[in-house]
Amino acid sequence: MDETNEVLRKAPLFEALDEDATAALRASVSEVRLGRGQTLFAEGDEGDRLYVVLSGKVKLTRSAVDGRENLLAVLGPGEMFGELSLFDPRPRTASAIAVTDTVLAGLGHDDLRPFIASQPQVALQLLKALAARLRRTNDVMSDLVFTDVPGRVAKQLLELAEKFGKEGEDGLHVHHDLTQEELAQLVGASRETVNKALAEFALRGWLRIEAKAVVLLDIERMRRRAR
Amino acid sequence: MDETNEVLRKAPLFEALDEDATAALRASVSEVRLGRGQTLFAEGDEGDRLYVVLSGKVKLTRSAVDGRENLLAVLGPGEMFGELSLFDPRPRTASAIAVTDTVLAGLGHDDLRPFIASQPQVALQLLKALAARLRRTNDVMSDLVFTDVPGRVAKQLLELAEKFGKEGEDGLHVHHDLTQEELAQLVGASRETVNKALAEFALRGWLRIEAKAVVLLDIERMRRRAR
DNA sequence: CAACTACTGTGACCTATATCGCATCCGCGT
DNA sequence: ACGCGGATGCGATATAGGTCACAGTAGTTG
Repeated sequence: MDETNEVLRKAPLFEALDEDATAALRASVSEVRLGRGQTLFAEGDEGDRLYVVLSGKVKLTRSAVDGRENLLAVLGPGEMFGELSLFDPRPRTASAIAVTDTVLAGLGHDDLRPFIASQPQVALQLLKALAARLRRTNDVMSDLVFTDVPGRVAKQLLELAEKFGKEGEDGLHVHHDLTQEELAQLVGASRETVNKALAEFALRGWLRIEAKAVVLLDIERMRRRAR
Repeated sequence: MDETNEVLRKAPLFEALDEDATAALRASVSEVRLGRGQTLFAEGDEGDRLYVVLSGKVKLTRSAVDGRENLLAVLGPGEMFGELSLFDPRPRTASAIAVTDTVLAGLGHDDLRPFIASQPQVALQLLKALAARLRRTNDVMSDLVFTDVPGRVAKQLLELAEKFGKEGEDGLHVHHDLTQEELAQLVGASRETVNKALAEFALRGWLRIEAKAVVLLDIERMRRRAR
């Protein structure tokens, strides 16, 4: 449980706090382990917990009536999700599914509320987090309107690179763990079109395609293509 | 300044508070008057105030490099905007422009911060507001991916109806004050396509088109078309 | 290691929507 | 009242990207 504390302490939600402040809360943390493809919660469920990713990756997805899906985000270690229903107590509007084997810390809303009330910095931290998310979501919206599919793919890869990129000999390795289908759902396009966009980028030498990963070779050009 | 207080008190931000709690804050409120088309602030400006609409309507817009625009929202009386930079202090990411003659209450961030710190309910209220907005924005994103233009137009009209609709003899009058160009930017489509969608709805008898307004005649069918 | 299943790659369509080009129309200012 | 500029209506055309169909490939499980 030591590693749990480690990641939790670094999570934006708590980074401003000292040991004492979080002690009570940490006592009520529950750990959840998921295998690839397992569902943590589904759209429509009652939501009474907030989660922080300790290790692994989780996708947040929404599905249309006809079964088509749409990824809102892919979250890695340190990132938080499931907090909306804490302030706006309605059923979950997205499902959370593990993209890789994943370990999560779950915090009950009932434990959190008094904690937030007693720690004004936490409320501010949360406001900051939500504000940043809102900005980002607005960006994504503008992209859906203004940017073509290859552009959105390029932009998305650069974003994934910021989160998951590891500098290597031959370029920036982005092991995103997503199938092309999932990547397509993330940029709001069809699997085929995304595949063709990737192939085009590879052909131009801007990246190399690997299993559930890409290696970015010419970030500058990718950036130019993205805007 | 009486009407100012009236609307402010009812704004979600303050509704939970009594006179005393807000007295200090109201002293630092400044009133802003704008004519149709006037810009309150522009993308890239430093943002240090939050606004509440007292009367009139304001649009929040973002523009792409090539000049194309995208409306994030149209805000009416009681609604708040410009709060993101309060928690995430970066330049404004959207412009605010009056859609009609408008009166706003402006609250400086420096006045707000201590107020929020001293009134935990306000922080909660803000969290709630941001959470709700995030949900809504996610909905819009899904619509951009899943729903065709006529569907988005129908949905948008129904949303505008909730906000601005007035029940009349012959149907639900929605005086949105937007040109078709603006409506198109709001749903992320071209002016022409939106025009044709409206014409189609009118032809079917689902609505009547008026100057900067529509009258909804068959809300049930509009609703079905929207999903 | 065989045989499934899931993922990837690519071409041939087809359709929704953007773009272009006008022809009104309507409200406003002089 | 007249004329002008922005707003609307609508058809013709172009195109990005969705859908379909299939083939190749790789990863997993018995």
